[in-house]
Amino acid sequence: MQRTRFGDMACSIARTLDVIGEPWSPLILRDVYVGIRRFEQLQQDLGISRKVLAERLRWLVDNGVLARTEYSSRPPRHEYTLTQKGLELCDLLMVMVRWGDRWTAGEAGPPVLYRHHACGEISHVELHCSVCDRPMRAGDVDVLPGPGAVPA
Amino acid sequence: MQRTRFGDMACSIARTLDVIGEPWSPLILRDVYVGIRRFEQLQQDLGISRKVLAERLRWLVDNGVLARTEYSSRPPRHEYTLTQKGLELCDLLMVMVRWGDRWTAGEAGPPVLYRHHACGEISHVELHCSVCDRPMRAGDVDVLPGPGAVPA
DNA sequence: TGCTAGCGTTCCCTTAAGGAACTCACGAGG
DNA sequence: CCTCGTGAGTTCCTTAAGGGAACGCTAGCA
Repeated sequence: MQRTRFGDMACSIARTLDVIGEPWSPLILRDVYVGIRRFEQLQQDLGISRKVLAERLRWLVDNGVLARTEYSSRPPRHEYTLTQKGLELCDLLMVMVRWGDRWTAGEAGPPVLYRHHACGEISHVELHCSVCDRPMRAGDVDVLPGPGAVPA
Repeated sequence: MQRTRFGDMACSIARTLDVIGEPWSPLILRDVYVGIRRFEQLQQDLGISRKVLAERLRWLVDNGVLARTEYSSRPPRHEYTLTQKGLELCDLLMVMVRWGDRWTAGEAGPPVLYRHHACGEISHVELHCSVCDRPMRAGDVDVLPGPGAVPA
């Protein structure tokens, strides 16, 4: 398919997509996040082709999102766990869940709920400003060129 | 490629991916968000194939993320704008930017900056709990089955 | 010795992405 | 009137990626 490489673009969205933009990657991440860590389990839970699963896992490990660790040496068995980099990607999943819950969940309601450790309540994520702590959504900002922008 | 349909899964992540999970879709959304609204401009800015661009735009319009509006009737000319549903998807882009800035920007620094209207400062998004307002990251929650979950 | 589990790899088929060329409607210029 | 240019797609061909099934490998176990 000779797909265009997103990783070289001067855009953090494109570079993030380069890491988890392939089909299945976010769902693999979700599964590892909720504790499905082994190849066989992942394949069955997702219904993904084994070939593609192997490719994706290798890519995610190579990119430092997952770590492949041995949980038994004889016989050699491995499982996949989140790195810090991968755990922070799961923040992204929470925001996807929020949007999906609002716009695609329909009658049945959200498939999963989050209970916040700090307050013990069922809740969801909201976006706040790192400086003033007030809500900060896509409509609440100006977009300006940063130091890593390419000169026009 | 006979790709698996994500839209039917009982998972808000999968259902969100069904809408913007194809390659290019998030970048199209980004462009429309920053004011690139016309077919020709999008094609040039992204370097995307015209065929794929047409497909993606149709899909995004059909799914209510973008609206196709006529800005000139003779000759007929159209532009694409964000719906409310689409604007809320841009929240997701902001979180992607945050992760990409942290983990992929490197030496040069972030390609774009956000200035928050409310405080006027350059800042970035952080995830907070909708109930207690304190930070809420992927590691700060328990995941529980919700009403829309499929019975195991 | 054969069975089974866990993890992949190989092979083939179909479909989607890239790219260039083509279409169509319209306005402008000569 | 004829031609050119522009915006917005569409068509066609090539190539590569996803799906699925079968195969391989290692090792514990009966």
